[in-house]
Amino acid sequence: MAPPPKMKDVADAAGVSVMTVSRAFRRDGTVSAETKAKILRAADALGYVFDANASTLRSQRTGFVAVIIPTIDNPNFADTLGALSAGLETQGLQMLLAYSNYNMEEEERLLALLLQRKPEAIVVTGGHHTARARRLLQNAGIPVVEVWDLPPNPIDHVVGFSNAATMDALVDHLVASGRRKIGFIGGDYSGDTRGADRRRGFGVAMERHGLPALRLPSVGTPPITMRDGAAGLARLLDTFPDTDAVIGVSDGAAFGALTEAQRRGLRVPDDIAVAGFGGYDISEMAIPAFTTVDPLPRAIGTATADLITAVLRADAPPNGPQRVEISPELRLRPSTMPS
Amino acid sequence: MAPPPKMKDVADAAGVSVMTVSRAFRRDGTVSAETKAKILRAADALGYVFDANASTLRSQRTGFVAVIIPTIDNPNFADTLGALSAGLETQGLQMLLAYSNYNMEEEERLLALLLQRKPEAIVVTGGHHTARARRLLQNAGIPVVEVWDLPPNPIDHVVGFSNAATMDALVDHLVASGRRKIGFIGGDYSGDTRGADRRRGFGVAMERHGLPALRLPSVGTPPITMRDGAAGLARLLDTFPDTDAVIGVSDGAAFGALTEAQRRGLRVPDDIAVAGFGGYDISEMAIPAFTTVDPLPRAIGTATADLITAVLRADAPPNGPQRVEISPELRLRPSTMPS
DNA sequence: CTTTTAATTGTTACCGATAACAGTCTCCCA
DNA sequence: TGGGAGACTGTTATCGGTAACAATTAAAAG
Repeated sequence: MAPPPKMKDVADAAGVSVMTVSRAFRRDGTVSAETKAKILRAADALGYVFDANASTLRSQRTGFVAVIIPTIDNPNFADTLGALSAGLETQGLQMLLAYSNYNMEEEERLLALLLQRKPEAIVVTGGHHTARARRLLQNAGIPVVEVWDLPPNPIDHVVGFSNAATMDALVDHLVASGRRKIGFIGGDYSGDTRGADRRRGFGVAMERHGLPALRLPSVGTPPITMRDGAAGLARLLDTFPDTDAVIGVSDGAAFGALTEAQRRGLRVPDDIAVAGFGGYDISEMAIPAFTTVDPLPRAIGTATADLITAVLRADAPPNGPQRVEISPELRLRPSTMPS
Repeated sequence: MAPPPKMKDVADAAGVSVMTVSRAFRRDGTVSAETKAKILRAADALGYVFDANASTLRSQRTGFVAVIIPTIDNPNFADTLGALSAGLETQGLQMLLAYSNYNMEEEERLLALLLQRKPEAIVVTGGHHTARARRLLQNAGIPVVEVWDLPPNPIDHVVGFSNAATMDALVDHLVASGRRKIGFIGGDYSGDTRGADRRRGFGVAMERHGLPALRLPSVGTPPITMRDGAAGLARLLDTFPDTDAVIGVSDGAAFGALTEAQRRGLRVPDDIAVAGFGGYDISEMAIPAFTTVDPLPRAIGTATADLITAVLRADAPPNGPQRVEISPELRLRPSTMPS
């Protein structure tokens, strides 16, 4: 097979210099329309494919944005990613994605690998990182965006919300509805700091109402499945049969708990109220539809893309680290409404 | 700020040549342990970050694998991606991901963009592509894997299953259970050829049993949501109140239909049987748990990663296009069982 | 008609690594 | 003790584009 054509071949075929071909491909307008058409025709005829890697080396612009998320197996992260990817795409930026599996050592390893690709910005989930990961991020010399959290000491930019605070409105609502014996079903938190923050926020909110936060079954390692949610409620009811409300760390867990309650013949919301977190489709479609906190994951993705776009602008970048706060929305549904 | 250190700086600091540093970073063993340690120490002290793009240009090995999927907003694709990414990662390959949104023109555009990064292999979803996309794939000179389908004229390698055939066992089961008036809830198929194949397979299977396949409400553009599934069943029952079974194009649609049936006071499975496709967690957790076809999306991802790994092996690549067939599993649940 | 300016194209050096090949040094054996 | 193999390190050219600047030509201004 003949080696694939390079820019030189296109230049020869079109009777111009390589530099002119280079310019024609960058549509910076400094090439006459006629010449450009001729070049593009020649390139097409040869089956030429522009080599972005070579371009990258000399121009020192890779067009990459590195993104590390815990898992794709979570509708919220998937939504954020979808919106982020779409937003970056319009700017000609390509996402480099990696999954940390809720493991901070893994995050550190992936970070080192991704930085070798010389991304122009990097997005990480949450504000907790290993010491070396923090150092790598700080020394990378590129914009860093921590998403899905509001870290007290952000590395650089932030787009997120307080996971702990989302529990405030939810607990207030349950208490106002007359619930007192409220449980929280979450997982083993070695890594899912956002889930841990929500549980902590739950405890704080309960304390504020003078209520004990003892009903905290732990149900395995994240990601927490629907089945984990069901098992969690089973465990909780075995220990505290008088539980009158339960919050799931995610809507998956909440749905599992909802069905477990129903399997046990409990009426929701009459015997037990159920609420979740995430705003998944299922929270609306379940019978009964259940109360949830929607963190607006698409808004996080869009805002992150916009922020990166703004920061990378050569002309007027915003000065200093930006902090974009997203306000999660409480969606009240029959599963927690007084009947 | 000082420019970031390059290999030359590390070489100077360690008192060796750049070539030796290059070798030390590739751990090909031809550098003495002592020298290597000295180099790695120097690199660490300088905060050196290996430049994979420069490496790429000279070695002509990018370590990229391009992947195009319709959407991430689908647990099945998410699972395939997770397994694929994990499998590639162990081989030092980095996934370049893009979403086509069920649009073939968009797929073509993304393909052209991704090829500029010179991936070493490319994974696309399904066997339907625009003419130019096919041409691009054929001329790319790299392994191509079409997944999630068994195209009649594959471009190169294939890892998938027959979407149409998945409906056979499902329809057989429903008919054997005494159902005759069976509906299929799907979407507008301009792009979701897998969903269209399943609907077609449904029609063929019905015909085989001498049954008409008229009950086919169409419910908007993919991805089909739970709400679409509910609306689909509503439409179906308004037109054909005697429908005694319904299949959702996905488990999301099926769950929506299941809840709509319950909202209307229909008993499942007594009044109407419900089945889906996808093997989502919810099919198992819903009340009643519903019958589904699990296409084993993780197996598709793993098999694809293994295939790419094998094909890229310099020593013993398999000869000719490979075809890996995954066998979806029918999971029978109470939603379709005779009561 | 000459000078200025803008538009367009070309020349040269270089981005930061690695392939290919050429040493140098050690060790071992006849 | 000579020479060959093996282990390790160095030199040179190069991957395929683009930045920076130079050159050419055409159009506009005086």
